[in-house]
Amino acid sequence: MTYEVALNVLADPTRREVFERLRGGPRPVHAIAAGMPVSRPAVSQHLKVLKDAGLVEERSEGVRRIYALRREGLAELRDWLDSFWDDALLAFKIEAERTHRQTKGRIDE
Amino acid sequence: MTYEVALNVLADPTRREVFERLRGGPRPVHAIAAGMPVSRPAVSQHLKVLKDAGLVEERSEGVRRIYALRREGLAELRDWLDSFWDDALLAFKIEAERTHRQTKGRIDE
DNA sequence: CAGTTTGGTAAGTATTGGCTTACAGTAAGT
DNA sequence: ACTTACTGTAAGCCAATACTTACCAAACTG
Repeated sequence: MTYEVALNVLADPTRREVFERLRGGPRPVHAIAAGMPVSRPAVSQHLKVLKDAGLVEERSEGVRRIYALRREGLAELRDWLDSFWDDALLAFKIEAERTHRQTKGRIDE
Repeated sequence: MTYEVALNVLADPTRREVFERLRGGPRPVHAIAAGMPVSRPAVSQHLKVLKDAGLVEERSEGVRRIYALRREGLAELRDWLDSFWDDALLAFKIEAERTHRQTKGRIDE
């Protein structure tokens, strides 16, 4: 259900960069934004989107907002990808059975 | 490198739908487009994008273009996702070592 | 308390990209 | 040969969205 959200959210390059910068551990916004080609508010907006998608979590520490990776947010996307490999076998089985019975079963149209 | 492309390509809902419709096996364009909320040319355009991304392959059969899933196209994206779980362990190790040495090592700023 | 750091939000802009209609081309059927 | 089925491409339109600047609020610092 939400793998669609994760896909959409991670499709953006700079948002993905924000996400990747959290690999090394939790960081405050200004640290994430440092050295990025976009403004700090832009990073803030991306973090909001990432958070809403469950890909990131936030805690306050004084005036700082510390953002951290939420790997569970990637789980559904991962499962979705895996499902393609699963039904590769399934499709093969069905196809095999179909071919065995007759040569008429048109998949077309 | 191309996981970025896959991410971007699969982010679109209708394009993802096109992709999913190929799960059941190879199909001609008109079969894929049948019952979709968008026009047939739209589907054609999506198929082109999917093909360029290596997520789909095409063969001609008379006047028909038969499109089929290319699961290998998902491999890099899968690996990228996996890498997050890998370095979860790595980060934990580093964090553990850091904490052991001192309590000063600020990750901030 | 004044000034600085940190960061979220608003408003407005501009680019990206997905959609449609129209057209062209190729193969199959009659 | 004429028609029909199938599909890709072009041109143009429109909506989504990523970015900017400006602003405001809250918490440290001196």
